[in-house]
Amino acid sequence: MKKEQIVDVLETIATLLELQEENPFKIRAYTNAARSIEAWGGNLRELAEENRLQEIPGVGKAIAGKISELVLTGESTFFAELRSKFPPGILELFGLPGLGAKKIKALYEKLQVGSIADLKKACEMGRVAELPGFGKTTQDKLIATISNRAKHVGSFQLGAVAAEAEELLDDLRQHPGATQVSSAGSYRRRKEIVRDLDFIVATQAPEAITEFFVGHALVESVSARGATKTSVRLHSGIQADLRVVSTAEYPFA
DNA sequence: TCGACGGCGCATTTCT
DNA sequence: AGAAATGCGCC
DNA sequence: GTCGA
Repeated sequence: MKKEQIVDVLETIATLLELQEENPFKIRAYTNAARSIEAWGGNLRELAEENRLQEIPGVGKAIAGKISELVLTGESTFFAELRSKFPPGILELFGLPGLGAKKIKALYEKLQVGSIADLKKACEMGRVAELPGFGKTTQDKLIATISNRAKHVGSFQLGAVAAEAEELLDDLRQHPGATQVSSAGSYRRRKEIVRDLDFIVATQAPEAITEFFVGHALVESVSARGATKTSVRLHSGIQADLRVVSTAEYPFA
């Protein structure tokens, strides 16, 4: 697993620990470690193999162990278990202004709110205003925020997805079965806001390319898989479409 | 092995 | 009205 | 959880 992803896992761990009201210093320890690793130029895998992860400031025995597990296996038992205690969508809630760990915990425990969609429903039913610490003002504001936010759902700033797009492009080009690889759509046109990524690959081995694509490290989930077009969701949340065409018809795609 | 790890002020909202 | 809680930004 | 005394 790559450095950025590991940093992301550590940050997520910190967030989830907040939700279960862990020792604030422990929470900060994870945040610190994440920041520290981010700033670390070196190669994590090397460091892990030599058992020298603790040379990174803020990384001690416990976190070093989790990092090696992540580097080696791509998973962390601890993280998986922690994550399983909460619905996946609960992290979305931290993006809403005015909501922090305490409030989110209350929403989750008393109203089983586990996502922004859940929260919207709860607000519309007037349940949120019933909770201690919440009121009508808050409830209305949340509805407004969520509605406003919906306008931008599914769109991303170019800079936010460029790295993923380029990495995917590079890796596709590197695949022996791909004769031509290019991007299309709004990303190719470098529009400031992109809704999804489009890739076109010319190949004599469509099946292999598709397989490679859906199995790529950046891919979060596969939403549709067909002979000529495949759609996936990347870790950043953006949708990416892959079109595979025969080498002969590539110029027209 | 054991204590420290940042703290304060402001804004908003709710509680009493 | 004043106190308290929560979230947030700043030094 | 990590660091330093």
